[in-house]
Amino acid sequence: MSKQIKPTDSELEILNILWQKGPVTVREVHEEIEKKKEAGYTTTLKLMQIMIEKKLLKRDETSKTHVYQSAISREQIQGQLIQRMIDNVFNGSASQLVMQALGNYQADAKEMEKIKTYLEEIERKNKK
Amino acid sequence: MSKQIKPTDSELEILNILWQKGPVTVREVHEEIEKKKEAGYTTTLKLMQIMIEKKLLKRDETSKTHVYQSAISREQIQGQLIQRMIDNVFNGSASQLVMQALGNYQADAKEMEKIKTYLEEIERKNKK
DNA sequence: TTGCATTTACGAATTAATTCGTAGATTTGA
DNA sequence: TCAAATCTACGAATTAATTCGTAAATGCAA
Repeated sequence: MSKQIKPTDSELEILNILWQKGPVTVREVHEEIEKKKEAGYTTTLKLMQIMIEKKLLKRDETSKTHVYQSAISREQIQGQLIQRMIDNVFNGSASQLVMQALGNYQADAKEMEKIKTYLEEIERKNKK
Repeated sequence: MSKQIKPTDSELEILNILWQKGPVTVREVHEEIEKKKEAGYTTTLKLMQIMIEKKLLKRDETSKTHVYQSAISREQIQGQLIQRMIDNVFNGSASQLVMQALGNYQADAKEMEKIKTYLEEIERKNKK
């Protein structure tokens, strides 16, 4: 495996904003965070600075007001977290994770439809 | 929501052992952990004592050598962690999580088979 | 019995995450 | 221009997780 990335919940919150908005300033990230909870501006700043050190983020320092973006893709983190979860609480069984997820969400017909379509797609590919 | 449980990785390691072995002593848990990594006995003990405080574990103190077991089910933790993950990195979409998981594991034919069977089961139930 | 081994409880050191205040640089606008 | 506002950097306090040493109690075996 390449590098093991393990963002904290606070870091994930920031990554989500950056994935959604693209390159933005600390100010913009901070205002987004404040919609959900109390937070000091320098707290957000510090978090993002540490994330730079950890290589979770990149930034453009051309202007005084730096512009930040994620250094990793959402899919990369999703894959890693799913893998860790399968190892940690699903005894290494991916199907158990999928079944647990399906069990929790089969109420949602639209979600189920998407999954079924996707499964059929895989089916078709495998037959070729 | 009832209580928000968030075991650390160390705690999850212990929970896994207890889920697998049932009620056991610190010694037994510790020996299991040592198969995977260096660890001091009192470190394991302390972790388990703290998990008692957090209500993650229960213990029988009848004999001097206490016997521990998990206070929560594997399924309960699985459900909570999946939920948190969907909220944190899947934009609230369960189907995205399932698809990502399927994408990573469709190589494994046996796992895929289990999932397909399970999906068909849900199908059948939903039609009734 | 008596001493060795095991177990628990406890406290302290270490490390990492989180939070925020302050200082200094820079920009802005009245 | 120059004062207020904004931004970065930095350090320090706080909190939680992790690790382990030591002491006291208990059990066991010769």
